[in-house]
Amino acid sequence: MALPPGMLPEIEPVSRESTAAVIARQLRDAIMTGALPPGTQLGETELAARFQVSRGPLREAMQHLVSEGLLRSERHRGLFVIDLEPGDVYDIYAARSAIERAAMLRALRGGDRDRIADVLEQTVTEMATAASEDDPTALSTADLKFHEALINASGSKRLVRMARTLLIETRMCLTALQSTYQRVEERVEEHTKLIQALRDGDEETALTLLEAHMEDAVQRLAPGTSLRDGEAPPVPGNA
Amino acid sequence: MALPPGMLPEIEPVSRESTAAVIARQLRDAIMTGALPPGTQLGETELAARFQVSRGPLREAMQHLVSEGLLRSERHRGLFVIDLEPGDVYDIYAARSAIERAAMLRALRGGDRDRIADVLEQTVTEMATAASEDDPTALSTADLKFHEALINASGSKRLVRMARTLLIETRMCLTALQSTYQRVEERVEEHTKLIQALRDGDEETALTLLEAHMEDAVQRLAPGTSLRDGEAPPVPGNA
DNA sequence: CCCTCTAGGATTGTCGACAATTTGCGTCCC
DNA sequence: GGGACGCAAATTGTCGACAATCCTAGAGGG
Repeated sequence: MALPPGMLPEIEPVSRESTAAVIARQLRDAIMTGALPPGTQLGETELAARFQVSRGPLREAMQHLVSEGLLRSERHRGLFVIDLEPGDVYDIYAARSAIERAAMLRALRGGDRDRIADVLEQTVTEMATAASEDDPTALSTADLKFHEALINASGSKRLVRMARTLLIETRMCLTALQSTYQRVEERVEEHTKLIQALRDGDEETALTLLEAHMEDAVQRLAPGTSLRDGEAPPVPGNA
Repeated sequence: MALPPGMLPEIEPVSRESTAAVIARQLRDAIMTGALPPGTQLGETELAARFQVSRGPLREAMQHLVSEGLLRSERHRGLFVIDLEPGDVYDIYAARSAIERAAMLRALRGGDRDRIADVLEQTVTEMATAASEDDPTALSTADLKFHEALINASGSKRLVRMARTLLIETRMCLTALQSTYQRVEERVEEHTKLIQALRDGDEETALTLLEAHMEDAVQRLAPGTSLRDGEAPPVPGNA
């Protein structure tokens, strides 16, 4: 009250994150980037030593990742990084398609289209920079940032929550399969067109482009599969 | 190998669930049914005593529920049951709409439409029974079972995972607002028509009906709100 | 030679106690 | 009387140790 608004704009509690949350985030990043390859067993004792914490908080972080679906727990056996089967690629992109479609709809109808488009354009700029520097990792990062921003822009707590895991899994797909995507210009172009459709408020175009974007990715990562079919044909893989 | 198939059909490890999972499920039910009203503070010590377990497993269960979004944790303050604001009702149904739309699409294109329709019809039968007995709780339970079955039928691990929390939150809405829904026959009828469209493979009708189903619910639970708009107008509520 | 049973090691699951932090209330000063 | 400071109780966060369970390797018997 004594402080005039605008001052000290971003002070926060010195430790705003719980220890478990910090650990979870670090593990998430490690899984995402492939530092912890799929199938790796994570020993509690070993990790606790590496993080210099007790097994209590570490276990909580693990449980968190398990419930997010990034780790699978076998009772009295251990925790393992999930390994993505071809069927999972299909499943991930089908789910992403659903989430991002909803996010796009809310962005389109939210009224702040231009502001959202500006934010998204910023990530496309990052993509273009990464592309010009021939840095595929940065390109993928910026790509995911675009989609993350789109979902954040929807203003839906639940879409954001559900998308978090999906985007990490997407990153896992990209790193695992080392997708030599399409031409980088094309990749940037797709996102640019998406923004334009959003700015114009052209729902049909925006949704169609988004769907095509997902369809492209699936066909590239899991050849022979299509989101337009109901099931993933090649392997049993999915439940 | 020594056992002929078909014998001992459903033996499982004596304790197939971890204690944390058991506790989590019990708390979930309690939250869902309103036994733990929104805003309630959950003391770890107290609950540990009630469940006759140490605080370790109990904390894990809590963390699980926090990551699911059913509990909110304030550091060094405690754990509280989330309270749903009007904006959340909108958010929940918007998210459900996205998930169930995707599930319906996969059910429609999966090839097993008739088998899925049969399963769904079973839940509608339960609804009809509950309706005839004038048991609104059982009716809501059967209603949610319908939607859960639909999502399970999609065969998507991720849709199932994401929907779990949404359905619980839906239940919270229904119990909190004690929605005196529409006429029960109408409520059953809506689901029946949905099944028929699925059976016929009529995508457009099925999706339209589903969307209308959600729209109805939102307008009933949060009057003045519509999924067709991008944002929830009445209160700030949502981020 | 193969199968079975047993002992060992290792890992997870659980517990009780200690430390850190927040909140509420009582007190003191102005 | 009003406000700020400080103390104390209660709650969460963290830790180390013990117990239960599972995989593996090896010996013994068929």
